[in-house]
Amino acid sequence: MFKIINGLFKFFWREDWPWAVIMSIDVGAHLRAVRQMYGLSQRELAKRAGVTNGMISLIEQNRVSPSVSSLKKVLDGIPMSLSEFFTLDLAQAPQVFFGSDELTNLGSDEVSLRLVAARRPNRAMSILHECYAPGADTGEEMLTHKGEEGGVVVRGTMELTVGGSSRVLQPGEAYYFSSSVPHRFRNPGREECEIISASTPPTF
Amino acid sequence: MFKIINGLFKFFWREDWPWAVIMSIDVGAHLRAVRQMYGLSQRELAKRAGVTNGMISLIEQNRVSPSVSSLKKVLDGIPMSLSEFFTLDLAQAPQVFFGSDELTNLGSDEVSLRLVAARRPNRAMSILHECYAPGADTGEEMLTHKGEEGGVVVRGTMELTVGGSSRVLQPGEAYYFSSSVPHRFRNPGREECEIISASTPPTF
DNA sequence: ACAAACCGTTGATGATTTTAAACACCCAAG
DNA sequence: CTTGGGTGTTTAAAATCATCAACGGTTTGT
Repeated sequence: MFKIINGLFKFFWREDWPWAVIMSIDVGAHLRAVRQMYGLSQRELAKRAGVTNGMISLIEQNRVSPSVSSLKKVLDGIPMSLSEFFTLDLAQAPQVFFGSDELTNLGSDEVSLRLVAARRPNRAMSILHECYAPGADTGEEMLTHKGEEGGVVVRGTMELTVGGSSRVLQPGEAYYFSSSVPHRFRNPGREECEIISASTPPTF
Repeated sequence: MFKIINGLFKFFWREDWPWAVIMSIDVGAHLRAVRQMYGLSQRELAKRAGVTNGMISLIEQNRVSPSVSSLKKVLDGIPMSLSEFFTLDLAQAPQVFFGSDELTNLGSDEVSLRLVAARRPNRAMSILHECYAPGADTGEEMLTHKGEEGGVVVRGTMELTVGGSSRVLQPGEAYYFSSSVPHRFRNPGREECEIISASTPPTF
């Protein structure tokens, strides 16, 4: 039995009363897990956070969706930032990846991209081993996406243009920028250019 | 003129009525910036998100602190995740780093660590250029910290132990794991070992 | 100049959250 | 057994949020 209120599913679990808000991120379960991880009771956290214990109970049951300021107050009592709270992946199982078996090749003729740990779900980063043929170029229409990226040139040279600035990087040199700024990679040399890069959130 | 209500500062800006909630994260300004970055009007975003334009106006003025579910609805209209929203650092979006001038050396005799874009505040990742002398070892007491890390071996060989598993990585091979699992790096070879790694959230 | 269409803001009203104060349960100490 | 302190939960009342429908301002096209 459910009802749509406020654009979200709300489930009745008993006919006489309460319902639960279901979001893609389960704030309630998340908060409960974090609180218990820190060994705090609802009352203790409430006291630290300056809210009532009842409210924490209601939030953890998903009976209400707290305001951002309330959630912030609660998290301050842990303490944990909003960013950490929403970024934290609860079920992230300990998972290891070794070797070359999961290095997936993605690139074209001119650019070869090997993605580290390609099959790992919900990675926090993309780590790439990139090889650019001489003259290879990501194109004039510049790349733009969310997140941040950086890397180190291992071999060869790379001309990197970000926003207004442009520079030719030598082996051992590195770069880092916000990916939302339009950018372009070009191999200006006669040699192949090899780069190891990382980007977050994952692009691939 | 201000008053403390609900544990937050609320400023009166006219004696007859409205006030603003001030939080350490300025949700209002943040939302406005993000919305404009995507070239959306309040009404257009409201329509996509299934909320009223007035509400977006109030949120952007910090006249109200939206519930998490409301904020999620609004961000879905952009679209952007809650995690991204709170992680995004507005002030330092367009910032580029090139070259070798900001490669800070951190390591010891046996291990040299060069951190990319060391002076950039609030990085989302640490990218490191690491060199391990023959026999170098991060020690038996294993490393444990939050986040995820991965990397690629560029030169030499590296024995990596994560949890129960252990493996010697050759040049071109890579690794990726959750940093909370105890881990250890050791260079078993006679040659120096060079690695480029990334970790998030930043360890350095 | 005027209307039409857009923008962001506002006030009154209805809906939801938050509080304060119980309630029910469990466990250890007296 | 009873008391006191610890859980998490629930309720009605107070506070806050979200909506609807206006409002004033700017831009666009006729």
